[in-house]
Amino acid sequence: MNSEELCQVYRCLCDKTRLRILNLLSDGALCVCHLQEILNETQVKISKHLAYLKAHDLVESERRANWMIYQISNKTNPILEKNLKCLQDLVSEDPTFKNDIKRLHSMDTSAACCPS
Amino acid sequence: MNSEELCQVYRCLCDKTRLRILNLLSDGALCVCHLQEILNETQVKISKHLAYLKAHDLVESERRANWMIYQISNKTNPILEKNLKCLQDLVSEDPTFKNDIKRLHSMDTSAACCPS
DNA sequence: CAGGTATATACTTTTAAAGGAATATATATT
DNA sequence: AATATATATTCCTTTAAAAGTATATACCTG
Repeated sequence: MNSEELCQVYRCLCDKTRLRILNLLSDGALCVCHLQEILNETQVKISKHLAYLKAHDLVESERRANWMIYQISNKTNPILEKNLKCLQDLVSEDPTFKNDIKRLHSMDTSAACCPS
Repeated sequence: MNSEELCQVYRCLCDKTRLRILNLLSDGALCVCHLQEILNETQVKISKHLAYLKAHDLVESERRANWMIYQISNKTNPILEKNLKCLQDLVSEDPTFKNDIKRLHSMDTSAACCPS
């Protein structure tokens, strides 16, 4: 990793919606519609932020029938990993992150799009 | 620290010039003219990035005669601290960071603006 | 293949911030 | 007071990216 790539990771991290997405994906893979529901944001907005994260290798996606399942990238990235850990530490402090996780855990995971 | 503040830290970190400045300041306090010399950038550019970092509490400044001495903020900020540590780990890998530190260490520190 | 659902892309407007040129401010020196 | 040095600020132009609207694509079901 060089300084340019490092900057790019921070550019990915400096948007609240993307941080919320990464926080949720840290808990496990999710489809777009579930992210959309938990964050209560439009489909376009979620989709575009996911595209941005994917374009810079922070997440990867996989199609399952109609749904696209997103997860944190498997490429090792120490900077990302450390900052995701920081995020986790903040969950108990920050109302938005905390509430997102709460909604995630109370969500019905029996839908076809849910990772088994 | 909440999610908004977290985003703001990342916004501070997502510019290469600011990362270079933070990398150098991690080694100790520096005046503007020395940063300018090491980074080989214009005075305005350095000055504006320092103002940005200061506005968001990542650095603090102190006047010494004609010079302004900047240093990493004393306010505890776990996110910043962890990422500055990441930066240090990258110094050996990244040519820009490495060279900046090299130039810093080879610099004449007998000038009036240099912290004693 | 027609229709529905989930997701992505294209186009547009708006906003934050980067960088340069010129100027202002603060301090020191004479 | 006049001048020099170091730094900050203002004004301007340009660029990246955020967000919305509309449309396209991919897959499934009948």
